[in-house]
Amino acid sequence: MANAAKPSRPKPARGRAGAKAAPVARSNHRAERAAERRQAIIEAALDEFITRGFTATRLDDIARRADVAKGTIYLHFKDKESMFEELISTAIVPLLGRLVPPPSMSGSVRDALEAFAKVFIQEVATTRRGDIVRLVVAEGPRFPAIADFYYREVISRGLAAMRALIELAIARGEIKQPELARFPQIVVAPAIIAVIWKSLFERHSPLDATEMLRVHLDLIFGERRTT
Amino acid sequence: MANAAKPSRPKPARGRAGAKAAPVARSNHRAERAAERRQAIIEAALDEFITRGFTATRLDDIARRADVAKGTIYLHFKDKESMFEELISTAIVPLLGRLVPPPSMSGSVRDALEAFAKVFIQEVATTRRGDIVRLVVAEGPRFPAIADFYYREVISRGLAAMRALIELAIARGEIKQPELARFPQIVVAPAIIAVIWKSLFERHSPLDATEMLRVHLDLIFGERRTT
Amino acid sequence: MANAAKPSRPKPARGRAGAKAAPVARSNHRAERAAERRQAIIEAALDEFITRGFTATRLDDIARRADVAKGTIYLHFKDKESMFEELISTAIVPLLGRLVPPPSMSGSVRDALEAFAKVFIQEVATTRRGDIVRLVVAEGPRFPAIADFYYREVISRGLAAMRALIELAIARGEIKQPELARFPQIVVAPAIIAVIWKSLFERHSPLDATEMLRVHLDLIFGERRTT
Amino acid sequence: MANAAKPSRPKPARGRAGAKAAPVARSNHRAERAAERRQAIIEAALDEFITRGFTATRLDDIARRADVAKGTIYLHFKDKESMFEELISTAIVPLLGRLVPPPSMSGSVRDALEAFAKVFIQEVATTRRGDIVRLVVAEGPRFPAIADFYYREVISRGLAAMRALIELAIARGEIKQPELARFPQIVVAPAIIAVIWKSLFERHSPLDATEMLRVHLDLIFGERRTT
DNA sequence: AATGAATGAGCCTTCATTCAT
DNA sequence: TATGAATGAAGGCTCATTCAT
Repeated sequence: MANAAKPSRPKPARGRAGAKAAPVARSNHRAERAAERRQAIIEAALDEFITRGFTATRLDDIARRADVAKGTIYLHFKDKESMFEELISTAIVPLLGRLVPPPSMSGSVRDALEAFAKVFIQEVATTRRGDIVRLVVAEGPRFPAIADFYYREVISRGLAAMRALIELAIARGEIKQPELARFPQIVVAPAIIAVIWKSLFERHSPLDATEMLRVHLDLIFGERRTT
Repeated sequence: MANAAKPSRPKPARGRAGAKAAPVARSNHRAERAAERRQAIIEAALDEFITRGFTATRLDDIARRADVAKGTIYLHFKDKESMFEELISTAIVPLLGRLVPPPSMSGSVRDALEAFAKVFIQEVATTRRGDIVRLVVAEGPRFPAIADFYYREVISRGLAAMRALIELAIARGEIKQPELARFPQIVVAPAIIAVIWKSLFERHSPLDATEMLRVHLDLIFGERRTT
Repeated sequence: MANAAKPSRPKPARGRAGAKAAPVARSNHRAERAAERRQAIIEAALDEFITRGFTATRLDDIARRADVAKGTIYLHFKDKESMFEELISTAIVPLLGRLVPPPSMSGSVRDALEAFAKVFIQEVATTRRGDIVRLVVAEGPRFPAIADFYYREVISRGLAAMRALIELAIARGEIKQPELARFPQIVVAPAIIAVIWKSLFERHSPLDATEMLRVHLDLIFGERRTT
Repeated sequence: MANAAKPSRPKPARGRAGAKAAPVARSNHRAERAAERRQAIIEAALDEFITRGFTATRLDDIARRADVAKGTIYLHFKDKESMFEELISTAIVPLLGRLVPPPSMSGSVRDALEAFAKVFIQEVATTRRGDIVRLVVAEGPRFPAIADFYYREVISRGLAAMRALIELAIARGEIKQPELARFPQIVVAPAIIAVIWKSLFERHSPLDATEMLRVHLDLIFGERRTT
């Protein structure tokens, strides 16, 4: 019995065939290795999504870039869509705490915003996170979950904190224009523009984001500072 | 996050049900009819590209929306890619003249910028053209030709005109901060932000773009105006 | 503009590449050709489904067997599942009229059943239709729509007609056992068994279905007929 | 037809939630534990194969249902195919002895067949074994080894025994129709039909198999018995 | 010029099988 | 012995592009 006539289809020798190049680190435990793989997938996927956008990104490329098999991706993510959403969400979150300064700080509001600008340029505008901002703008309308998440976790919080800062500055007399508190977007706008500029036009005309943000703060605070 | 709304394709469900409706106007010449078809394709394609982005847009949908056969598209455009590039370019050009105010105008610069803001909100921020801005941000990195075109035809011209305005305002004493001329982006930033906001967050929190731009101009010109 | 930098991915020259072997019949109209193709797909799909069952059948194989491209199948059927259901349903229907004899016939009931048996053996047991019966048995539980359809269109109708015949035969005195009318399945059972036998065991031990059905009718009608 | 119930996979949702429950009996020897596992795999695999058929069954589901790891299956079976064949064979064998009554029995043949029918309904038609019959019908053509095995071990033996019974009945005058001995299939047919009916149509129209088999025996033995 | 049926390469996802632990 | 993470070859389905009509 055992060795029955094959149901006609030639079996193409499934399973691991060619054993990747010898594993680099030999000492890790299973869990560590898995975490490393997951991280590699996340990095690779972010890069691909940033480069091509959601639809044009191929899981094949992600797998190749992460140096894992295509199936491995599905051990970590349900499908392409949830991977995208999860990635886009989690990529910004760890940064939130650092970007929003505690509203009850000792120094001047201007100093706080200078610090914010510095962190933003260092951690967002000049890194892959900036491209993620662009990606959110690009894919947001087709991924309501992403737009929702961003509004809830990033935008509304960020603007609320910014508004609190502005109101503090108004109360202290640092800012003369009380209506600014109604549109904290105005304070953030150049920072966002800087991020988009870097993605699209930097090679046509480099932008000194630090200077631009300083000039913008000068405008808001009505003074002139030199770098 | 997990359970995101699928970016599923709604069936366009367009008018024409069965047989092609008898040609409306029989008097047109061949060339006119062709031009009409081409225009229909352009409109349809723009809508689809805006809704789905380049890769996710299907020529089938464009054809259905334009009420032409799929093959007809190829009588007017080489392929999907060149259609996209051509579209994105031509869609903005007719607007350029109106947006850039003549630098040698009689009234105050502030008035000129108020006028600019008004036109921008009416013609860009609240229309499909605003979505095209977002589309450029979304697809620019993958379509260097588009980024190039935009930088050359829109951005550099627009910023140059804006810089000229700023310098004029500085010379006239309307603007106190001479460094602003180095970064005309600052003046435009809230307008761009308004466009992006409308696409992504309008339903979470409506933005009064007119007011925001007025407050921004108040900031720049150091005065307070009421609507 | 037109000739933009490719978005990096090499385009693999889509569309019809190798033009099938010269079309056999050149004179057909489009609709005819389409109908032919559809028929070819149906034939091929039936063969494949019969040979492998639903899950193990590959659309690739169906396409190859039908000599069409894989995509062509989707011009005629929504997906594999609906193709399967549609096929299985429609394959038997055209035969129903011939299998169910009009209950008000002139000759004896035995003659009617002999005729039924003859048609059944010629048109079902020894043709692909017999395999479809087996396929229904095989896949029915996983395709409720198919079991439903078969019960409604084939089984209930067939058994009702059979019951009518039995009752007629009882009334006429041809059949002595009145309880038989409660279980028309008994009359049909050997015919079904014949079909299954041919699929599974014919090569182990050929079955003379005609003889078997005659003996069965002898049993039911209590007489002995010779072939 | 169109809108068929998807043969979607219900999540098995089995007991064991997290960590492996502490071994119930600690006294077993290694070999016993292994035999238990093997038995669990067999039970689970049978259930899955019956529910989905060979190709659509996933080893993952078998493993989960058997509460073993996927790899463990391969310690007991060479691959999916041999597991299937081995299962199907061994599942019926233990039943064979009970189904075939000793040909030299004291009572009437009719009594023997009544007893057979009773056992068949109790042990086959209304249990998982009945589904195995359907499984053999379904997968037999693609697994010649299974068809072979069944013909050799079940069909030919069963029919031979049945033929012996019939001949005995003829010799004793219990059965009047000598030709019945040529087609013992006729005697078994309604039993098989009952099994198939239960799988496919029971919910459309319940079948009283016991009654049907009694009526059938009445037909064969030319008498009328009441339940 | 216009059509739309046909094509087939490509992509997401699944799952039998392997093997390091 | 048992595990289950990892693999990668399919397979169902899509859609840009072609071309006979």
